[in-house]
Amino acid sequence: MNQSNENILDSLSLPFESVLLPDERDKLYSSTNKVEYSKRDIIIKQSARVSEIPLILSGLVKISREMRRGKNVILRIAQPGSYLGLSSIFGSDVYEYSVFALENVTVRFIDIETFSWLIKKNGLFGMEVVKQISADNIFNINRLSSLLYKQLPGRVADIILYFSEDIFKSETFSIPLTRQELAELAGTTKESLIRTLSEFKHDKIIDMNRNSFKVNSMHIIKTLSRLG
Amino acid sequence: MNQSNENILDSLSLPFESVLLPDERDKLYSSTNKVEYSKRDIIIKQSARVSEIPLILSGLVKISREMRRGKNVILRIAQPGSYLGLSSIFGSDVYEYSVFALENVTVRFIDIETFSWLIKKNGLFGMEVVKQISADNIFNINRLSSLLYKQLPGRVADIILYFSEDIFKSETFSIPLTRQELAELAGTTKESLIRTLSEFKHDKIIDMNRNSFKVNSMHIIKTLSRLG
DNA sequence: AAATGTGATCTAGATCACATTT
DNA sequence: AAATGTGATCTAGATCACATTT
Repeated sequence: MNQSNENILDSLSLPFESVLLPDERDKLYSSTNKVEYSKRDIIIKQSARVSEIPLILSGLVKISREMRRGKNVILRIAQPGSYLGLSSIFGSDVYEYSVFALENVTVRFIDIETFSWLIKKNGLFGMEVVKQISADNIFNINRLSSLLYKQLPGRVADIILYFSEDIFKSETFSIPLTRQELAELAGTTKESLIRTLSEFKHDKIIDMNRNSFKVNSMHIIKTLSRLG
Repeated sequence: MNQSNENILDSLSLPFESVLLPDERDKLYSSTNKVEYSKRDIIIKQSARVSEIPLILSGLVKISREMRRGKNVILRIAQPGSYLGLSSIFGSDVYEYSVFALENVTVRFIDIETFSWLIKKNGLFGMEVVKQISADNIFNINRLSSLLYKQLPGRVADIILYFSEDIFKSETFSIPLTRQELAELAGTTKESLIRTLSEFKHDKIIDMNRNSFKVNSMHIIKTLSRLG
């Protein structure tokens, strides 16, 4: 299953390639190379000089900002099919966050020079990049400002919604993160995250067993998320 | 002074126009119109359908996200010379935040259709837009994640640094915001903001008189910012 | 042994209720 | 009267110190 899944995703076309001319498309493909990672491997390291654009072909990754030793904020969980680190590449000269494999992950790396050349040469491609970075920016503003003003139950409801609606598109799912990582996604400590999840379970809002979750009352989760 | 200042800035070229051909430049200019605002006026309203790109020609504005009735986060203070709301325009179909005039402000509005057409037609223009949105994104990630994990003295030191280094480029400055707004910039309440500023004053780190500030020890402010 | 979980305690900053200043 | 500021009190969630589970 894992393999066939990887094969399907490996044959993914590069995002935005539909707006490219055949020779542009060939040039873009020829500037890429593919790497396999195992669970917990680091794919890109915050503060390293930017050199390539990673595109996840299969597997989930976490995008994490190291605030200081041992203190991290997980910005988002990324799925196959979108370019990562675009805003670091064009708005900085170092990666502004780290990317880690949460499971076995295949990554295609794209050369920055070729990518930049394409933005300048093909305006439709440039427009797609503009849209992608804009959507990333709005996602970040939304998530981080919610973390900033919502109380813990609202933030934990948010991450349950995030996995259920955005990542797994199901009310039953298994989260490939430790409790510590879930806490970094909710902007809290592991103890507080654990207590809040336990309360949700006690109140029958969710079922939870290790990393398996089931949302029993999506309505209550959404209310908690909304009220913050 | 105010008037001559406005005249200088009014003659600002549009950002990125240097990469445009003469006819592109003319088309861009012809799609704009200019509006004057007074202190406290709203320039763009969160959740309104996006229609134009505002470019501040003179004066300072606050970019503010309304989280719920009466609960706001100020994302940043914007100065003359950069396009606002780009990521809302290309990543959403409504403005993701409001923009208010902090003093008398002149704004040139640019038609979105013309702007989009230029991104697609002229790749160099597209690349400039990509760079601007990327830099905005990194700024937001930096600021919001700092608000998320730093303690209050570090956050207040951050906003003092922000005004001193980014906005006014001086150790003496007058902040055109109420204490409530400063609190929204620091992610706290007005009472806590006032107390923290009073402590800084008591400890002789800053001088403060109404809205006039002077940084006495930039070193301590930077240390507080760094230690968070 | 590393991750998960629990109970006791602490504390930064929010909230509340006013007084003072502009 | 709206903005600024102060003091008293409260509380959400952090921290600490372990026990339990995988």
